[in-house]
Amino acid sequence: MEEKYYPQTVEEKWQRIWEDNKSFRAVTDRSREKYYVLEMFPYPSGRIHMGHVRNYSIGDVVARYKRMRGFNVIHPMGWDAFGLPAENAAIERNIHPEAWTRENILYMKTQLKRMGLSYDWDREVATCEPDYYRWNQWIFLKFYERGLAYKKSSFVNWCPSCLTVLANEQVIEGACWRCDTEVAQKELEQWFFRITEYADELLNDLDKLNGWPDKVLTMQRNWIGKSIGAEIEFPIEGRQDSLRIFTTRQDTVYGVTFMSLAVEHPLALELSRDTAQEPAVRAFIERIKKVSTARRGEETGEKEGVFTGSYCRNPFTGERAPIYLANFVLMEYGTGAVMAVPAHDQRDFEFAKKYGLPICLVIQPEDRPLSAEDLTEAYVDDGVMVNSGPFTGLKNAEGKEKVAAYLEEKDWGKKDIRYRLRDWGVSRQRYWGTPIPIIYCDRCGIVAVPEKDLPVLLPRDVPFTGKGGSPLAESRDFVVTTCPKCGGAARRETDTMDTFVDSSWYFLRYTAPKFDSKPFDPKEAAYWMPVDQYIGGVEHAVLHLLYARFFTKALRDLGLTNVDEPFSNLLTQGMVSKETYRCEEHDWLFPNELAGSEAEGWRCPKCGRPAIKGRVEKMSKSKKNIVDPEELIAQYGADTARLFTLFAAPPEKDLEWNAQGVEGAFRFLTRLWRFVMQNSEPLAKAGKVPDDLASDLRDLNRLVHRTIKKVTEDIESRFHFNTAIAAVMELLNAVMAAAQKEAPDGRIAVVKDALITIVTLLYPFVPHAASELWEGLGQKQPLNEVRWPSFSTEALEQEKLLIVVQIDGKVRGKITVAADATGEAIERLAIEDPKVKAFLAGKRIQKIIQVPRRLVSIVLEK
RNA sequence: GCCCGGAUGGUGGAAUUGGUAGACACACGGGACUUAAAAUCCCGAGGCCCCGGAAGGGGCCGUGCCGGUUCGAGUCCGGCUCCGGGCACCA
Repeated sequence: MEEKYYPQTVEEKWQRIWEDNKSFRAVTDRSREKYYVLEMFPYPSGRIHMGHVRNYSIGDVVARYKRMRGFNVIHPMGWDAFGLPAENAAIERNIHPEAWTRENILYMKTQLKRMGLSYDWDREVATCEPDYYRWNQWIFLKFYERGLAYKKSSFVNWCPSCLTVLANEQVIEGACWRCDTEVAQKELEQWFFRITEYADELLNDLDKLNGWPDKVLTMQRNWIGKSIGAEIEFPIEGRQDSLRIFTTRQDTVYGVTFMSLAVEHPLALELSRDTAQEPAVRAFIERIKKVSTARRGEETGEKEGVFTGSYCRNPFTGERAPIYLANFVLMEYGTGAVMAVPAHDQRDFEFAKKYGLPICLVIQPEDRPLSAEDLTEAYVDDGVMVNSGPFTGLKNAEGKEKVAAYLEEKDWGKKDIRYRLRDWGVSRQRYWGTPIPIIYCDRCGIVAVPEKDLPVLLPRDVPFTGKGGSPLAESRDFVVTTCPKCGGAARRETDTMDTFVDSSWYFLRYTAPKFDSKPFDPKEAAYWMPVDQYIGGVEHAVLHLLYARFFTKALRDLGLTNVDEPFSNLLTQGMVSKETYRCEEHDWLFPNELAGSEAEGWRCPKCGRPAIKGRVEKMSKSKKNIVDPEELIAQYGADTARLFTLFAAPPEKDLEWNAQGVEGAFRFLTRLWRFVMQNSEPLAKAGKVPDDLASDLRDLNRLVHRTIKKVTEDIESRFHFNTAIAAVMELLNAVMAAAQKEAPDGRIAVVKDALITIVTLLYPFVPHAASELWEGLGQKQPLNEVRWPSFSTEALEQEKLLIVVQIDGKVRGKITVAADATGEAIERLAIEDPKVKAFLAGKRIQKIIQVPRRLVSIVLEK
């Protein structure tokens, strides 16, 4: 063992040992209890960043800790390898996406290995491999068979310059992210997954997820957005059909004064045909349709509309209501038509005011009278129904039920539940993704690729221009095929799947990564699933985590797994941030490097002003506040990088980068190292811990056990690694203080004992240094095979207790009592304490409250 | 607008069920070692005030703000302020 702490040497050594011994291979063993710990797999963008370091350090602590607790741990890693950046690299730098991706995977894998993460690399998967994506296709076909995958026409964001569909995330302020052209709405045929079929289960099962943060549960609840209400039919004057609307406020149906339709509503134009309103309606539809749904009325919130010239009849009142088109009504939600109750809906109120439509009050608050004329805004709260025919006088909550029942009885409509959640559009006009296994035949129509023909391989010979729609359409060899049904000429679907499909089931693939007759082996999944601890960024709170839950349920219904929920516990780690440096005057950002070398010396190229400290922001290239983990590891080693990120903040909080903090972490490891080294000879000779110890050594021994308890609880129940590490630091401080005293009384044996504990407790956090020190302390069995230490309640027993004495709630004294002192004895000691006595002089005690082992509280008479 | 978080020293953060607020660390100040520096080690430290020559001792205030419950509140309750995040015309 080296005198000095050279992390690089130590880390290389142990990484090789672990690799050679396949120390972290997970082997199915039904006699043992499994533990599945998983971090969200990375996109192979090129290099790992500090967010990865944090994510994987957290996961590795859990994995190593659980192994020491005797669990059969599976801790896999892989690559979310399909995606747009690879295609952009192809367009910009003329590298094939596949080559670019493979290079990145190789590089990042060596980076991850250098962090000493305890992965079972034998289970590695990359979603861009045919062995993986063929199962995306297989699942797609199963979904298609069951009606869970279907094709429909829908409105999408369309860039008229790039001639491609854009995801919502790729629309920046209404314009294309690549060419800045204004994005239009276009109706396209797209493949969808019917996630809405699972809406109710996805919502209800959130209650089972006790190990998830409330924040994420709430976000998913809101995203699914269940609304309970009714569908009502309003007959249209002069026509056979009627207008179907959805409402959650059927209790206000007597207050309807008009109707509103989305411009996309099938009847929008038709209702104005041959009326004076037709030109106005036509113009309005055209104008509003141009604006993407997301942006309508964004700036002003201004309600706009136009009268269609038609009326419908309220079945409850028999009154006629004019039908309007309105810019705020969405075609995607409900039926694209709403009943307007201006008195009790703010949007309808504003609309009615603008167009001079009547306002009819049908809910009265119970504490004050309202009249329609006095309203300055809609009254949306609960109250009593008025002007509501047979329902007048009911509380509106009760009215909701009664009105719904009544309209079913009269056959005017039905009770209904709607969700905000939409079906998942999975078609992408991109190259670097899974080809959708569908063939179009002029005679047979849409034909699924037969299972035996999978995988549909992604062709390599495709030009990357960045223009035009699906790149796959450019590959003749790919497109031209024969129909599996009739053998006639046919063409392949040229869209690929959303990459979120890949990540929706990868955790199942890890359980049997080489299995070749199904996406995964149900027997293996039955043992390893569900994931016991999932760790990743909160940015996936809705999308990925919702899709993965949906897939798990759908695959369960295909008989492949018996779990309802994939992730029992979820930890969403905070982001890694760092201060930025900027020019005060111009919007100029300065780069600032590792080790806090401040951005001093940088001057603004526009005005020459020196850099000043800006806001603390999430690390990003554009903010120029990146710290490259590779440099960090090269300088301090992986253990320091891990220790710093784990110590600086609890995992769920944001972590602010602090170069001095890194130094501090490194210093702690060096201090421990040096202490063990400098005392190697006496430590080697240390004998057994003698039975009778000096009092300070008994204290040290007690602290050892207290630390084991604290670290165990901090890891186990809260993932509060920062306090766990702090406790170990405290123990080291105490050990070093105890070792300073000279005495041949078995001191060194106690010190050695404590050091062994320290090193064991540190192993999950800093595995390389801990393993080396463990060896240095003469321990033979490899540390990664050692059991987690246990504490004895007996050793925790204190001989003396410090009791705080309060008078009227203020601390006035502290007394030390024997651990077995009686309440009366403690009370007597408290009152006799000189300081306390001084405060009691001339006062009378009203009562005394004792908290066992903690405090005595004396209350004086007033 | 709605829904979630959060606010504690110069800084990151501790205080797990209401019981000594500020653990641990960073930064800082002082000292030791050194020709010197770095490194290392030791000591100090929430604020204000008082007693004492000093070592030391003591008091009051203090966890975003206002109020409440309690012998006792960072922690519980009511009402705000500010910050962060998510959703946002969802009928």
